[in-house]
Amino acid sequence: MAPPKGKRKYLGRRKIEMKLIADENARLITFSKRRNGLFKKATELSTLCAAKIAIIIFTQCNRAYSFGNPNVDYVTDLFSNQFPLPNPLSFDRGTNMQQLKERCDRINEELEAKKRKGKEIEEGLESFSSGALMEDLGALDFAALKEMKVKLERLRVQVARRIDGPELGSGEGSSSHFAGVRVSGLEEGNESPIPSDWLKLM
Amino acid sequence: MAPPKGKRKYLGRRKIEMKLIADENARLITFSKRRNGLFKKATELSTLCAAKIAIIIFTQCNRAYSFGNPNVDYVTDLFSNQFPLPNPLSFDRGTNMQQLKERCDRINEELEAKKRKGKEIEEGLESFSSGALMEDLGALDFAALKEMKVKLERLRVQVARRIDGPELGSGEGSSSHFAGVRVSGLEEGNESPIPSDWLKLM
DNA sequence: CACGCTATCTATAACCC
DNA sequence: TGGGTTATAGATAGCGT
Repeated sequence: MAPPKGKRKYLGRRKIEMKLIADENARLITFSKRRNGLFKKATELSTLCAAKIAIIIFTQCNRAYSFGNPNVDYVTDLFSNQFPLPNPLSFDRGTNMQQLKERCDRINEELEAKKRKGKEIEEGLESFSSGALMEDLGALDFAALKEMKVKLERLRVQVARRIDGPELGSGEGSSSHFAGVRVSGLEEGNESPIPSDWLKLM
Repeated sequence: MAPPKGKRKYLGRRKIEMKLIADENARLITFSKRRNGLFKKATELSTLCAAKIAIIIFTQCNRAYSFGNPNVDYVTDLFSNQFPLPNPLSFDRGTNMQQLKERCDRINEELEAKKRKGKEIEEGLESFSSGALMEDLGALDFAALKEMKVKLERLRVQVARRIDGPELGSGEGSSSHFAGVRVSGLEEGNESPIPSDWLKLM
């Protein structure tokens, strides 16, 4: 019973305040652990109660993780049938959560496929212009919007330059993107350029 | 201190097998408890790590539950009200709930019908990290760029409208909707047509 | 079902590798 | 980041109200 009081190699779990973890590194670790914990809980819940669960998580720097039981496509396919997405580049306003998820899935698949060709940027833009961002606009707060405004201004210039100006070597390069199964990329780290934001549930 | 050993009024938590709970009643109770637990975990995770989380749960009995950080119905209406949300802070909510409910029901039906298939899947939509977009648009082809140009133009207008445009109601009013990193999860019982944070359909 | 109560079981914060 | 370890905070099964 009496723990060897002389030397506790570890302090054991300690209570923490429920607020944003300031330390970047600690936050990263906590995120990773808790994310796994959350997914585990979801797994258990679905097992114990035969429930279908889907979870999507967007980190600060817009990295996304998701969990799906039985499987994301499952719910996703259903939706694509009911609300077909004609073109990833066409703006579709009737979007809802599942649809967005589906879109994400699709984009991911494309990413997977194209990754080999080393053209992740294009995919990124695809998702960018697929409407998700535009639709989520409403979820951004004022500050975020302002920041975004600046970013867009810049992006717009770049795009315009690309269209009107001469061809620029692209380069592209490392694609630290996911593998398909469990997402791994690091977490947080930088403030996200665009606070991106929320999806919709129903 | 010494608990009356003779008769423990309660047995305390006991380990349970990780499989479908046979007893329907017990299963229902467990579902309710664990669902709350899951949502709480999600709330904590989003708070601690500034993550946006969305969870959807379809129960066996055709019920859908969801959790969303920054707020669910806000985005819900955002979508339903068509893309450009006139006034994100004073939109009339509840309008589309019936529709959403129906949609949800339909999905549930099909889910039931097509149920089982399973396995979990994780998707990494890192493509959403628009940060990379800024880097190089080099790999884009003309068509994509042009299309994007249009999209950006639209987005830009939207952003501008949000910033300079009509003053949203009482300033930041219900900012709690997308204030910072989350919206209350558990506590907070609002009686708006639809619980703002937790949306329970049916 | 929600809420309360307990004794447990489980998730994890802090640290090490 | 991915794994372990320890000790503790937190979640919850089973039972009442």
